[in-house]
Amino acid sequence: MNLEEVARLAGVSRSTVSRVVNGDAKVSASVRARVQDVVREHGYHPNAAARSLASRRTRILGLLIPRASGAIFSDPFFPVLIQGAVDACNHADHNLMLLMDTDEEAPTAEGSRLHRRVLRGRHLDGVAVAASVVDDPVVALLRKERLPFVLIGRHPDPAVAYVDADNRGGSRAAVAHLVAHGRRRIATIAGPRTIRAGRDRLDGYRDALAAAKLPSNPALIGDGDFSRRDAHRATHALFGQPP
Amino acid sequence: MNLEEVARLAGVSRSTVSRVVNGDAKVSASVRARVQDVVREHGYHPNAAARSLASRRTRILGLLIPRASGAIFSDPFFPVLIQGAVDACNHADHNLMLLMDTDEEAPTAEGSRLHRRVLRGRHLDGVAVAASVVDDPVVALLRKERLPFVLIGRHPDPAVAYVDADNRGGSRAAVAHLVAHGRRRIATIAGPRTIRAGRDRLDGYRDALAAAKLPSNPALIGDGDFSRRDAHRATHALFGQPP
DNA sequence: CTGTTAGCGCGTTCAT
DNA sequence: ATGAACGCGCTAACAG
Repeated sequence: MNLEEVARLAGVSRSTVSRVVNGDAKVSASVRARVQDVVREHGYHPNAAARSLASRRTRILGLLIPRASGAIFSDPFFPVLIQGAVDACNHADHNLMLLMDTDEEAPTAEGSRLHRRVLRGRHLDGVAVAASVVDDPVVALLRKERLPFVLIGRHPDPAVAYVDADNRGGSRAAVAHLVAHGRRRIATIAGPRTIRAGRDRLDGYRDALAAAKLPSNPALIGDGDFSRRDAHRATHALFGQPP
Repeated sequence: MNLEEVARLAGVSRSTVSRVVNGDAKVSASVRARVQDVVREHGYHPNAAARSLASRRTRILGLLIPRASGAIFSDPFFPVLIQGAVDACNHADHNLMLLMDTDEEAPTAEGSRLHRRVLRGRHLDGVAVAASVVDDPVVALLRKERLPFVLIGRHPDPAVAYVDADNRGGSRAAVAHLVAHGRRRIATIAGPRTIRAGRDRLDGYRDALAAAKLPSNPALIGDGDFSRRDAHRATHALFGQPP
């Protein structure tokens, strides 16, 4: 069942059916109704590939998760991220393609599968990149392919679009809240300094302490890697501190 | 840059280029080399949509995760599942589309987005279904669409393909191992009986006890829901038992 | 082994 | 408002 058949059954041209299917306004009510009946009755649905070929859009968005962040298994952030991406795609009537490099190959190399098949094949309308590493080379690649993209997590280059939580501000607000409640000995468990979010939150913590004229005690800064395990360990260590 | 251009530059026909690109053996070595040079030099890569339209294959596989299993966030199984699916797709030079229903709509209804756009649009070559619920109605849907699919987790109907761990056998082997080491008082923390895996593993436990002629003591069977929390609680409860 | 010829199913001018 | 005609880029018979 394709456009052609629907057109025949409805006694109109393919163009008209296409217009109805795509919600084009320039179709008389009667014709529209007739076409819609046929569509419904025969369960017609446009073929995605043909549509993509003609329209030059795939209605597929990519979510690129660097394998490097092997944290996919431990960090509870990823399931949430994935779920959110899928939801957003659903709402926009798009589909989500999950892109992760497989260990063996350099993910950003010119010849990588990702690069070859997905990016060059124009398989995607755009891609969101869960950039773990600052200055990920994938950025250059995406630019060269002229594929619209957005980074998840701040990026130094002001020209690249990104979305991120306000890590520093949030951290600062949390600590300020404790200060406002009279606390004066406030600890934090900081993430790796190699990761932006880790640095930013620690900065926010320090911001708030400084604003409250509280001393910054290194002994009150625990270390973690965003995992439960580390958080657990660091918490115990902190509580083991002398008061 | 498309087949046509490559053909022109290499002084051959489109078909020949297509053959080279698709690894068809019936091309002379010299011509093949010439074509490959042009391809590499100009960074040609076949357009996915056009290819799909002509070949009637998308090289996209779906991974359907029912939202119902809200466990996506807590159950560490899902990240592993997703990762595994992506890896398998990568190896087979396919891509993975992630399918999850969004809360608001009945996932299996005829008019659901999933059904309309993805299944009927022939967007996928096949789909793997992380079936949580026994007798998921999505099975009927997939059958009707004649879309190849495989369930992740056992299914009652022998006609549907599924992959699963050998829960019963694995459990039996684990317990038998303890028995072989002289243990005679063996406990288990069983999953929900409503879930196949839970029942199967408990059955395996009982199998092994029976085979060893050991009594089955209900007090040694803890309850859990596959979560860390429950496992922790149940373990404490078991250790609290009188010896 | 290579080229020619048809489509694949749809979007999109351009006339009417 | 509707239809005719063309093109999207590629695969797949079919000849030769």
